[in-house]
Amino acid sequence: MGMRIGEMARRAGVSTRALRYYEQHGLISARRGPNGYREYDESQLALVAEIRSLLTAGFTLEDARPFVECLRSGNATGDSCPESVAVYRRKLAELDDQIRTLVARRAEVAAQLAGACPGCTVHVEIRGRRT
Amino acid sequence: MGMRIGEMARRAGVSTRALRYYEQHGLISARRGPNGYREYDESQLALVAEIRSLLTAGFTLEDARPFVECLRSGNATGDSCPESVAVYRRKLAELDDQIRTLVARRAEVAAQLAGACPGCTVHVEIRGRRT
DNA sequence: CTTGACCTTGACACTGACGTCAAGGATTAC
DNA sequence: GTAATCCTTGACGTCAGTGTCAAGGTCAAG
Repeated sequence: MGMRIGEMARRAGVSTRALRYYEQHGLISARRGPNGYREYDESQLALVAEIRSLLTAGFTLEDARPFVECLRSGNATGDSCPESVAVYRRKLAELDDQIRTLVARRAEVAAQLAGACPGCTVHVEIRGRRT
Repeated sequence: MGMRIGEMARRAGVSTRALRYYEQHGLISARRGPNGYREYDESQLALVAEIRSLLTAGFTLEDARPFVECLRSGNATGDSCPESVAVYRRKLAELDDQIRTLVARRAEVAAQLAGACPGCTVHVEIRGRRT
């Protein structure tokens, strides 16, 4: 019932380095065997899965913390807690900000390009709209 | 006709550190006085202005290089050279990529939020379209 | 007994554009 | 003369999440 870090890493699809890093930042934990080796159980696997899912979705490790704590406190999903939902909302606002910034920046660059290279008309497709 | 780094920095609106950094990376240059002090003339001021403009627009220092060289070779604007235009195009493609990524990510986060918090409908305004 | 696979902690490398401090020389103002 | 300000180079810190190496302990198979 206890796996060591190598197996955990394989099963979770992450590096052992990543697991130690998550632990160092208090997101996961592990018992220690008499030899000092980390021993993990299945529950930690779910936590790591949650972390990976969030990281690949653009969240930071800090963002992942409330989700992990939500899972640890017995909830079925990491986003069953208000703190997690708050992170969703904050992230959504951040994304909207970033998108607005990039869209504005794109317009500027396109304008510069048009000015520097008349005839270099640029077309782009964003959500079914031609620009 | 020659100003030192402090005055140059004030006039260009950048730090002396930034000027040394640009020089270190070969983007600007300066004569040296007998005491070892850098001495700048007006032409360098234009280069720094170009660099700042590009950096604040989201370009990297490397991106700025062709623009600076374009100016140095006597052109009225930094984007009068094909290399600069190529950078514009590449940047445009990068921005489109990033925007697409962020928009997709936003949709995922919004979906998660909707699932985790029914009734938390989120509205956003992107270019006159309500979502 | 030895090889080899696994584990441990610690610590440097990376990316970019600087900020900031250190230690020292030059210049200017009074 | 001396304090204040300016200049020089060099080098570490920042942010994030690892990759990677170092130096060593542990353990099962042969």
